[in-house]
Formats: sequence, structure tokens, C-alpha cells
Amino acid sequence: MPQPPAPRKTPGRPPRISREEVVGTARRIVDSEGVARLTMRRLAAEIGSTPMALYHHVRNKEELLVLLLDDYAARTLHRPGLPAEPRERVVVCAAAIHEALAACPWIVEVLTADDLLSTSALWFVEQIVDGLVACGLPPERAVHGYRAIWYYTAGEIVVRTTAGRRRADDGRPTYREQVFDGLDGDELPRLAQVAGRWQELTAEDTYLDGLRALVDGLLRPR
Amino acid sequence: MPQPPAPRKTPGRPPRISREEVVGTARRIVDSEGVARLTMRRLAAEIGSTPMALYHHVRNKEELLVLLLDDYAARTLHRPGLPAEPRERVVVCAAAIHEALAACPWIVEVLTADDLLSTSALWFVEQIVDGLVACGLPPERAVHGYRAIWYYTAGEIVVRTTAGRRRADDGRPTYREQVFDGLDGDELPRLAQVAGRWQELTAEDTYLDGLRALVDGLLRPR
DNA sequence: ACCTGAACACCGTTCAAGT
DNA sequence: ACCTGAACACCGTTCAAGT
Repeated sequence: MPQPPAPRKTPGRPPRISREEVVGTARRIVDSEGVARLTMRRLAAEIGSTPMALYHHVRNKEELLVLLLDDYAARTLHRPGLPAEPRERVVVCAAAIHEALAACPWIVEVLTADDLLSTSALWFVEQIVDGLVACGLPPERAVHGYRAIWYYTAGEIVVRTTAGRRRADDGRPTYREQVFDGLDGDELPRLAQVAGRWQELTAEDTYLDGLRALVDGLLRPR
Repeated sequence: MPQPPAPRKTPGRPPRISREEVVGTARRIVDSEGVARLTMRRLAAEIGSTPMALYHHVRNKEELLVLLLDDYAARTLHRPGLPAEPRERVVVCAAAIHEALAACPWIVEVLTADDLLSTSALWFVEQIVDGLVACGLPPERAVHGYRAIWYYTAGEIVVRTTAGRRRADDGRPTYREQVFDGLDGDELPRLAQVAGRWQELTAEDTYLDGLRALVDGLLRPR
């Protein structure tokens, strides 16, 4: 095994804060007050340092957010037991990713950073792609299938958390409510029919139903 | 028809700028320089006024963004011809929404405002719900089906545009590239197998394939 | 009624200097 | 090598006053 570079004696001023401390403190702020409150200045104050000291440990705020997501994924993304049926493996792994993200609404800001969340999520991606291949998809189609599942999952999180944020803002009627109140039942009969129940219907958690539909659709004979 | 309230004579100082002018100018800034450059101060400067004058025409920046999305939807969301086959109607309408959004990457910031984009999009939602009902789904399941389609569509836009934004930033290897370079082929064989083609595979536009899979899945016999 | 100026309470980041 | 202080170039929004 290659050794880490031997620590030079007094290579300069000894560090007062570490990258781990920066990320850990950022996590505490985010958990207790939300991402909006995480600023470089606030973080520096919390850590008892200056904004600029942080830039010795992270490249910039964006890197800090990615590190935060990584840290979160490593701590909360636990590998589920894998069912024997490959289709069920796909569903279980997608649902595990979804569950971890849903518990962590601030993630939305960083979620779309790239097409995979973090190294900790790779195992889940592997299981999903492998499950789709085991069900008969060629590898390329399996990757595309994984992407479709990721779009659906990310979209569900983004839409649901932002809608929730909006609702919490104030008591005024939402844009949606205004729209439904002025609905033309002649031109839009189906929407008029469900207008009264829209709120209730869309508040239901139907992630799993949609996921199963998508997976079944991806694996349908063509 | 109810008349609009009669304009009082000299009800005060005559307006120098209008809400339409505010939204129109905001649109020009966003189209030419991106959402990031749309600030209340910049907008006021562009309009030849002061930041505070804007607050007489829009409640705040968030309302401005929603108005912008509305304006955009009204101008670019054109109703397609409807195929006879209801399943195909669903696909065509979802694809039309997707196409309008994809041409307008700044939308991501506002996209998740609520579960429907704007009044102009209601017709599309109606067609999708109606198409699903015509295929045999009960109204509640049709609404849930619409939601699943919306999650998938919004997710595709959000993930794709943010990934593109990231890529354009600089020439350094992306987080994803780093991750794939250090991939353990024993633990993650499927990912190792496609690692070299991941970029190419995920760059392909497979929105329609995934959409058809999802719609087929939603309509499968159960 | 509508607009202005000044101010409040912030941002992320750079630069030059200190230890 | 690591940290500090001061500064740069911004934000959205409120308040009190002017026309």
C-alpha cells in the first residue's frame, strides 16, 4: 500500500481548522437552520474563524455543497438487502435513494450537480443497471433506464420539496389555488372534475407507484 | 360583461413604467444574459428607473420570476394537433411541455414553483389527464399518472440543464469523471463495463423513450 | 399614485499582509 | 502553510420623503 506523504516537520503554520471541521459545521447549520442560512460568513463565524480561512479548505461554496452532499450520502444511504427478483432489486435501490433524499430537503440545491450523487451512491446505481440487464436489457438500454429512473426520482424530490417550501411561506392562496378557482369547466372538464381534490390527490405519496410503472414500462416487451 | 373600473381623473402621479414593461425587460435580460444576471437593480437600470420603482409593479423578485415563466409559457407553448389514439395524446402533450421547457434552461429556477407551470399549461394537463382516463384509468389514478409524468419531465430538464451548466464552467474533470476513473471493477462490474461510454450514453436525448416507457407502465393491466 | 435616495443588512471572493 | 483585515463588487428590500 502506498503511504501518504510523510508529514514534513513544521511545514509552516499549523492548521487551526480542518476540512472535516468545515464540512461538519456546515452540516450542523444546514440541519438546524436550512441551506439558505449556510453562508461562508456565517460558517466562519460558527467555526470561530474568518470567511477567508475557509477558502484554504474548500475551493468555493459550490465545492462545499458537493462535499456536504457526499457527507450526507455516506452517513444516511444504507444498502438494503437485495431481493432475488432483479426487477425488485431495481425498485428497492431506487426507493432507497429516494428515501434518503426525501429526508433531506436542502439537497435540492445540490442534487442536480451531476448525474450521480456521490461515490456512496455508486453501489445503488450498479444494482439498478445490473438489475435491468438481468431482466434482459442490453447494457446501453440499462443505462438509459437508470437515467429515466433518476429523472423521475430527482423530479419527485425537487417538485415536492419546492411545493412544500412555497406552501409554508405564508397563508395566502397559492398560485395553483388561484388557477383552479378560475377554471373553465367547459374547456377543461377533467381538471374541473378533480379541482376540489387536486390538493389532496397530489399530496399523496405515489412515488413507489410511479416508480413501479416506470420500471415495468422500461422492461416491457417491445 | 363587467367593465373594468373607470379610470379616475388624475388619481395621482401618472405611471412612468408598467408591469408589462418590467416583465418584458426582464425577459430580454434573461434571454440575452441568463437568469443569474437578472437582479432588481440591473433590471431597474435597464429600464431607466430605480430598484424601488419595480416594487410598485411586482410584489418581489419571486413574483417577477413567476410572471416571467407565465409570459414565456404563453408565448412558446403551442397546442399540438391531437392524435386520435388517447395514449398518443398523452405522449404528444407531455413532449410539447418538455420541448418548451428544454428550449429555456433558465426556467429551472422557477420550474418547481408549483405543480403546474402556468395557466397556459392547463390545456396540456387537461389533455394528459383526459388521455389517461380515456385509456381506462379512474380519474384519481389519471391525476397521479400526470404527476408521475411531470416528475419525470421536470427531473429531465433540471438534471440535464444543471449538468450542462456545470460542464461549461471550466475544463477541469467533472466530479463524475473523477469517480469513474477510480472505479472498482470487482465491486461495480456493470459500471466499470460502461464507464468509458457513460458520458456518451447519458448525453443522448432519451426523453421520449423514457416517457413512452412511463406511459405504457402507467397504463399496463394490473 | 407613483417614484426617488439613502440606508439596512447582507452576500461570495480577491488581495496583500501577517505569523 | 495557514490565517487575518480590509476591500471589491455586488445583492433584495424597507423606510421616509418628494412630486
